[in-house]
Amino acid sequence: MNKREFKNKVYGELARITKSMANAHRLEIIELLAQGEFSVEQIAGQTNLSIASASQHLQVLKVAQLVEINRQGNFIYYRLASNNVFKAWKALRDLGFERIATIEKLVRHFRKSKYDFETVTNDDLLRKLESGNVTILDVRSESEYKTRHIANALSIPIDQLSKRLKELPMGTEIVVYCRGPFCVFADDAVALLSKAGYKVTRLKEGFPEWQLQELPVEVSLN
Amino acid sequence: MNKREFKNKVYGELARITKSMANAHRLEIIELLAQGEFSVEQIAGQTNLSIASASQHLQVLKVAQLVEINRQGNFIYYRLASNNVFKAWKALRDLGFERIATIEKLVRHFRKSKYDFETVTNDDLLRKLESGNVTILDVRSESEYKTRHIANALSIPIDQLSKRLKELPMGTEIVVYCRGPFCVFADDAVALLSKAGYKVTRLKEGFPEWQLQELPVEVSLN
DNA sequence: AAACTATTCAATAAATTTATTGAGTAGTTC
DNA sequence: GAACTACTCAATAAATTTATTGAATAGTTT
Repeated sequence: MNKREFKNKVYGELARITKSMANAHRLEIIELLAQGEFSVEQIAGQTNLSIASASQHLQVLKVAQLVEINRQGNFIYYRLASNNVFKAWKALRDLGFERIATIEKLVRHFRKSKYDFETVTNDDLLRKLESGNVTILDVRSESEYKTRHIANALSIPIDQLSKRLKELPMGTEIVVYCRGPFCVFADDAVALLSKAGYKVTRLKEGFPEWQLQELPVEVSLN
Repeated sequence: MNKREFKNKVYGELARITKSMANAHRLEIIELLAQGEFSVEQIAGQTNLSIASASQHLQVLKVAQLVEINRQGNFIYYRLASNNVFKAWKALRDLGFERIATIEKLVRHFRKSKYDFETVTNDDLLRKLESGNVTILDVRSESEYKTRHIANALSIPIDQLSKRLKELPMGTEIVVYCRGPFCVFADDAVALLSKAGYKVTRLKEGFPEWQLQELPVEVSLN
């Protein structure tokens, strides 16, 4: 094997793995799976894909070894095969945010159109925690919260929030988070809580990014 | 714009930028440009592409805003548009190394077949530097060295190494580096110097990775 | 301005990727 | 074991990506 053959093979393999990520639906699936395990049906539902189409995309990711499965009866649960998959997705996302003005505009415009507010970085939240008097609110689904969440966060899934406002302490500032920077659950929560009179902001990114930075997390097993 | 439209647009943009990287030749070009600026002709030469083909791949990267140009007379020099491009490439490369056993096998096999030796990480090298008595050798081209190199490194391009051995101090350990983990110049240098009786190892990765870690670098302007 | 150089563009055919449809399969429930 | 559930597979057509070829363009030299 000469140098050129060696390079062709190495870059070829790396292109293969990159291609397996290079699709809008698959990127969305990867971001979803960063929260934990999901069945094909759940993945299809969350991403507005047909079952067959979701399954095919999952096969692509499986062949590339970016996801692994866990069969439980009829259901097959998919999860990311490693932390490096999320890291690669995050690197691409950061690159996109920086290089493609459209993306930041879209995000800002979509948020502004619902409610005009600031976001809080992980470091901001840590500082607020030190000075006390802040409530962290996880508005993802109960099962995502149970799998893993930011230490000391309360759990109220977004679709129950309007009916469970009394669970939130009125005196403190509230910081809401959900799946990541594109997750609109947190935006909806900020709009709702803000109208209800709370002092509230959203975390800029989401749970997976918090965890990646090795900041304190908790597990609630049942 | 509803949530689904928003997500489709955002993930669509991110998929566009990912697709622009999802090709063996373009990944190789990105790794090359991590060293500095190169003309189309140079890029084509380094990557074994025809001029037209290299140009077309560069257009893809340019449209995606991953590279920028610098025209000098007839020549057009390409460079990475931002550090985040290299970071994304590195994240994909690390992912590939971890998930695709083939890649590590290829790299190890290719090295072993030439000469059997260990590699040194950036941290290893820093420790060696503290305890003194180590010579750092840059075997990239002179222009790459001049653009930027590891602080205190000597420069002997690989194609001149056999004739310029006397420039290397005999008593010390030598650590060779080049463009990155797949760059075979450093392997060739280790083989050559080892045969000549030097105590020599190669840096595991290369110059761009050293720089990304914000370790000491130098510039030699002419 | 004619000749030249470095690069880009346009056109093509071959290969790959994609969504959709409906059939097939592994496991569970009755 | 028949009916059911969750998922995968196979086949297809449409769309996209790729390498190659040769013409076109922008800038330089004579």
